[in-house]
Amino acid sequence: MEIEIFRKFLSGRGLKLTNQRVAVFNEIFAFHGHFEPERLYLKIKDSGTRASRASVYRTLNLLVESGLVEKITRTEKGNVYEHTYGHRHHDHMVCEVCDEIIEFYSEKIENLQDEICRKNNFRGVSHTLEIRGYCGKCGRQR
Amino acid sequence: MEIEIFRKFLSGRGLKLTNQRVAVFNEIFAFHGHFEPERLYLKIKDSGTRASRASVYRTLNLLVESGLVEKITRTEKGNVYEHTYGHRHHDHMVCEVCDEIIEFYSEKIENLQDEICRKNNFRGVSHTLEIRGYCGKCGRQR
DNA sequence: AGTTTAATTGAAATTTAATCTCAATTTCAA
DNA sequence: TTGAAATTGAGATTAAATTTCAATTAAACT
Repeated sequence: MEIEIFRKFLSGRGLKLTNQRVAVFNEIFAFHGHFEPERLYLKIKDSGTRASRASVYRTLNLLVESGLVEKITRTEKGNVYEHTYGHRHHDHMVCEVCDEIIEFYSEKIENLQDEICRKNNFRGVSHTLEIRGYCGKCGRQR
Repeated sequence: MEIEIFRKFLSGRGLKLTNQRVAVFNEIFAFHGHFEPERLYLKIKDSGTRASRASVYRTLNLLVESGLVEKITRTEKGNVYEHTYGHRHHDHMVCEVCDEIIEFYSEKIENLQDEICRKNNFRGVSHTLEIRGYCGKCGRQR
């Protein structure tokens, strides 16, 4: 169970697994996809559990540090996260017309990035590659 | 002159080329590299010109719309911009500790992206590739 | 050159995501 | 069960960016 990883991470730091942290964890892992902190907070609230915004934000940061959750991108409306446990990393193509998101993965691009990091004495931890343009359907209509 | 492009962009929209807009423009194009709105505001202030923060932010947005300036990344301390006129496209590595930005360009990665777009029947228009991690200096200190 | 009209400006207020404060509460190891 | 240390929540705070609106300014037109 993924929660065991979180529990270990916490105890390794002398931190405690509280009800609020469990609630945040469960809500994140019950869902598959991207989410924003505010929506997460509201979902937890709807589910009946009591967890303040402060706790949601604090737990989110812990989950990122533990590696179970990733900060995907920063938009003008705030950060976007997704849980990463058991999911292979991927990148996105976004259609500027219909907002369709196509996921893709390229081993070759990953390797080239590693190579570039090495060359620049940079330790890459994460990356975002987003290609914007027109999907097949929308491109045809122009 | 680049300012002519800006002037045309403005008049095409029924907007005016004011002293403040010229000041913002000049400060940005006098410099080569990345900048944050607040530092830009302070530099303009130091140069003796009078332009409020509001005007700096407003002009910055116009310059982005005109294509002369690009918003290259969002850090927790705010947005980072660079002027793009006459610069070849490149991507960025951002240090999560000190926010240092390293530019890089890879023909191979560009080509692989084109290939992936073709495979997915997607017409790519632009892309952002940002690698986040630790620069040489900050990586060593951990 | 002067007039007109709509755009622009600046100072301060506002917005919004995210963090911080601190007294009260909860966890968990002993 | 107890007690030290971590955690919580409500509200305050922070900081980047935007908005408001009365006063000012650019520039098109006489």
